[in-house]
Amino acid sequence: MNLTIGKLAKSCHVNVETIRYYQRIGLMRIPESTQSYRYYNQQDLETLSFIQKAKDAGLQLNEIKELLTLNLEDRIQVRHVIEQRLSKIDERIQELVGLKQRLSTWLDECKTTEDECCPILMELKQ
Amino acid sequence: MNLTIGKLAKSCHVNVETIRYYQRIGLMRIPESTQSYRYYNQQDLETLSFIQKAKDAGLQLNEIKELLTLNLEDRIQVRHVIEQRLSKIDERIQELVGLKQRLSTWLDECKTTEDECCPILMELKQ
DNA sequence: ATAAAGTCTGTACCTAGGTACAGAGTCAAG
DNA sequence: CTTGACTCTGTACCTAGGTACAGACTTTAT
Repeated sequence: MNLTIGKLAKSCHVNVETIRYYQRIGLMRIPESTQSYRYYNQQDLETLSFIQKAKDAGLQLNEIKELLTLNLEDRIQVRHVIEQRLSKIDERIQELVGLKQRLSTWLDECKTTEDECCPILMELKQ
Repeated sequence: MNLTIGKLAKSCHVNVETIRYYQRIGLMRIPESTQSYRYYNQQDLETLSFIQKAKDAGLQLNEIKELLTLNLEDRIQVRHVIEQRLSKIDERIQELVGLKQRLSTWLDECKTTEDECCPILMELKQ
């Protein structure tokens, strides 16, 4: 299987520039070319598809880069990467829930107050 | 009250460069100076403090910019800004919860499988 | 044989929210 | 009156994950 970068991109529904970007940051190899165009094989297609799936699961490119170096037996390390991401996600959810509560409280106050003045701006200006 | 930019920054525990940035994006005014240094007043201090509080509540700078143009009577508009932010936050929480579930499932599978091979990598490579 | 389409290289730009720094000028304390 | 601290202006840089484009070259289709 010999694909030019455009065909590879099309087959994974990504932009050509995205592949070049992945190459720049070391996420994908740059095939050496005897001719002037580069040709990509099955392995490259699988790598790109792996990246897409992992991104879709919320992993970041540096984490994906790490996963790409691991083998099927490296279960501890794989788990470690996922656990780290999971705890970052949890942290972020907690932050957002906190913000949500604060803003919801403000809105409630705004809906129930007798005051003419906006209690939200009052709070912010206090 | 006459503050130089450094004093203003210190009194709100922000970087001088941050104030200059807020000026660049039109969030804070640039006082006209007869002399060559600019001087800031109580109003500027209140604006900066408003920005800090609003940021702390999770609002974004463009939203804060809008709030700064509103008056205490403009309750509908204020509410609108907050509601928009709130729905963005909700959306993001939903996304993150989805990712969390996916990754958690993967981890669970990894912990319970009999297989030698990492089921997470298997999934990603499939 | 020629035109259209694709590729390569390098660089700039985008969001959001800043941070950093150089070079020139200014202000204030001793 | 000097020196150190501060300010001003302008520009570049940072993260993360790309996108865009110019100019030169190559390949493919007609």
